Amino acid sequence: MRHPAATTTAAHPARHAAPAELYRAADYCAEESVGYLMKRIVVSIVHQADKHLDAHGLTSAQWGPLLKLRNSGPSTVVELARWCVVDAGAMTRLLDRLEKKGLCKRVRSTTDRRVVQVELTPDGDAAIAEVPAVLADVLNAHLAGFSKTEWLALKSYLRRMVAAGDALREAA
Amino acid sequence: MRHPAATTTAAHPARHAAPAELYRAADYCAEESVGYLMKRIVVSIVHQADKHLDAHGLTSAQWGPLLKLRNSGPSTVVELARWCVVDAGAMTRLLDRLEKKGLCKRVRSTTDRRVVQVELTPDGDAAIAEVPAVLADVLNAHLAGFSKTEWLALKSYLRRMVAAGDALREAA
DNA sequence: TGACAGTATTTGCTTAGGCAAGTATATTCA
DNA sequence: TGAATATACTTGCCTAAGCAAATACTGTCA
Repeated sequence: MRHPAATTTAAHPARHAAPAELYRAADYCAEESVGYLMKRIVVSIVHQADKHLDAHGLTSAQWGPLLKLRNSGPSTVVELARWCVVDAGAMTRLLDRLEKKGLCKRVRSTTDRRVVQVELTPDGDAAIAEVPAVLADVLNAHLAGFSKTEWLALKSYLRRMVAAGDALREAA
Repeated sequence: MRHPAATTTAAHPARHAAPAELYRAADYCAEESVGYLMKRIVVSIVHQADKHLDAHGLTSAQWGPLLKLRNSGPSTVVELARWCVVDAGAMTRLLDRLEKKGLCKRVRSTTDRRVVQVELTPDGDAAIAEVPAVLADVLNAHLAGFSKTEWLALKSYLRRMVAAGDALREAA
């Protein structure tokens, strides 16, 4: 990782772009780090969304899987974990809490008895109903002053970084 | 929050830009959300950094305050918490763990006996030494293919979003 | 001075995440 | 078939975060 460019040789042509040379150890400054800036933004977004949603009894971790279930229908534990970018063990316990609240239920698959299909209950559907509106508002507030063009450019940059991160994990 | 534009009236002129209208509840899709994309990126960066740093016995949460101490010198618990974007209580316990490992130490201030100055120990300084290089590499890897111009544009967007988030919190 | 508000830190309680090990089931292939 | 392998999920153990209450100290103002 310290010298990843060295892995791009004639024998092993890069399937992906070479790492950038934008940051250097010597003058590293966290305030200039896109990671640090993004962390601040994500925390701010989650915090604002939480503030408007805890009246509904949902925590920041909990509306993730519910939203996925609402948008894509029943899903497995692994799918939910991957989508929420968390560990499968964490998702199991998160679902325990949601099931205890009666917001979702687990149904053991009959075709593959290893898998558990998770689905929304009517209460879960009601609990998640307001979330998209709150998230839209919170995101719009954080994008105050952004033109549509800037927003599209930003999303494009972010998608490239997501892809670069995925490529790193695949390479391992 | 649902209708924040309504707060910008002649009587209360906006001190900050009005929220954007880029997301709407009806067609909200997480994959298009800059928040969701950023979360994926942050998790990926932290995960990669962790992978290269756990040989040094540091967890992702732990190099945060150490880095701040290294770059800015001794600091208080509140300053470290704010900089790391975490709760003060969480920072107290994080410092407990770091102190137990001998990487930092607390010194009660003599001028204001409420505050605790946290400083790096020689072991802490050694532990943090490699971190900037690893972070620079991980960030560069996630920015594969980015030109310097694109990088600057991205940072500019992110800083505007950080400012918008700060403005939201101040307004509360 | 003395009440009072404000700040710094800590602690208790809860939710939550990562990792590794364990269990149950499915698939592959000799 | 049957052993090896892979996958889905769960559980145990630890670190970690948020929030609210408690404690200790500082500064202000009547």
